[in-house]
Amino acid sequence: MVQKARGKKTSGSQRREESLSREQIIETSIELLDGSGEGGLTFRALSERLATGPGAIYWHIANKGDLLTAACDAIIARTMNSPLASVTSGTPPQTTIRLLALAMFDAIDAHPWVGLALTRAPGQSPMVRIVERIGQQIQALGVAKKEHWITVSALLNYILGVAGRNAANGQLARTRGLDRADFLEAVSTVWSHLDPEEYPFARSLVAQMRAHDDRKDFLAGIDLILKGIGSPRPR
Amino acid sequence: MVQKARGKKTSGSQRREESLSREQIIETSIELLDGSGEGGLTFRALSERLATGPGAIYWHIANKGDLLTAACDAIIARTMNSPLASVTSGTPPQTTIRLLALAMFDAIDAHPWVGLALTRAPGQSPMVRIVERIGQQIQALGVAKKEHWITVSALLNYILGVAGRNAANGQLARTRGLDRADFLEAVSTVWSHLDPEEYPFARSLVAQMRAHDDRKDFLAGIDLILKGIGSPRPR
DNA sequence: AGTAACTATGGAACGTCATTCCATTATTAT
DNA sequence: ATAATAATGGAATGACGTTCCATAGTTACT
Repeated sequence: MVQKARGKKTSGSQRREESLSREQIIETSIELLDGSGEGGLTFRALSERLATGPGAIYWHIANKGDLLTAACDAIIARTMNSPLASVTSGTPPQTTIRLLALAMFDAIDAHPWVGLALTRAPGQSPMVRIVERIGQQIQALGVAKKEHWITVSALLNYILGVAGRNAANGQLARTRGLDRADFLEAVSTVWSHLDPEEYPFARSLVAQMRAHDDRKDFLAGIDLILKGIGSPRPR
Repeated sequence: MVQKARGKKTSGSQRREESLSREQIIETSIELLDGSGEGGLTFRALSERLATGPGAIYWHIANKGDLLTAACDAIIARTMNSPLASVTSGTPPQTTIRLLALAMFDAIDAHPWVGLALTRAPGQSPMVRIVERIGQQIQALGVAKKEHWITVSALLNYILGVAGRNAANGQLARTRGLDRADFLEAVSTVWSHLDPEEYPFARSLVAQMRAHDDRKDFLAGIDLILKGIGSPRPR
């Protein structure tokens, strides 16, 4: 993102030296989203950072949804490619699925807005990437063809659920200026004051909620589903 | 003297006969959301339907997020209570969980915006209701206390994932003026034209995607997780 | 009955946002 | 050279959430 200023004749209007590109816009959008959350991506902020006007951006991008999906796709593309480095032909599919899932978790943790973006772009490019990578492993597991769809869907829905929840937590914590521990403590306190008659279970969960590890629990859920997949026969 | 012409009233005021109430506002919000999707809930539309101004609404409600959460909570409260009618003391927990899950699916299907609202209000009232109902059944299943949190989380994340996806599908279909079948057909077509080298699995999934039944597949995922919970030991 | 304090209302105004429009400039093709 | 096209940037538009405030009904107290 080097912007060199070559002294050309400029009077009246200062047109940029190096032209905008879709990639540059997407990269800057990611910076904004990472820096200020889902609310940080505005055409104003984007215009300012890119030293241009909104009109110029619209020449390269259809609308804000398109932009968000593109930013999300950039993250997912990196995420779905990187963990495969350590995978050899001898790696069991379960292990690869765990690797992919953890890579997704870490990506969402680093870029919470991806959770939001994923649910806004059903059936689009980011989703296809995830389906493909996970699906190949489902296939390698020897799952019957007939059950490919529901198996991938189950894993995908679970992952998207976590993604959405993380995005929401991050967003809420940000708006209230809390870090993760403060936020967890706040929710725990509210839950521990629930009516014991009506919400005995929720109350009993507070201790575990205070102590839990998001990443570990995420993997535990994946394992639960994998175990379900591996079990001999349904019903 | 300079006087701002602001809030000046000149004629006899037409004050409403029956006063506003929080419940009335929430009920009207649900109507708007059901009728026009997540974008349909605006303070302007709400003001108009209630024959009042935005200021009056803000007397009863903190902000739009509060309103959305409250509307969501109203739906979830009904949803979590109704299916328990057919449950007796002899009903196996798995059956009850299936009932609850299906009730959630149907609620989300009828009010797609609930999916969005749920992820925006982590740890709040709607979520507590769901956790409590499902958790009690987890307990009845005899799951070890230590694993209560991750077990409930897994089911919850899966359900939220489906909720979010349905919300997104409904939203997208609405903005493009498509019904479910058209939307599915559109996505299928795009997927069937993917690069065979790069996306063999996604392509192979198209037939199942075209024919699938959301509700059935949702339940299949629940069963997968239940099977995982019931399995003797991890790995 | 009179009045002060509080509750509630409705509409105008404010600032921000995504998006559109358009005059203008660089680049390419003829 | 000239016409056509690609690209730019800023001004204008309209919708939104929210705030502000004059006012009207209601209650509590003398």
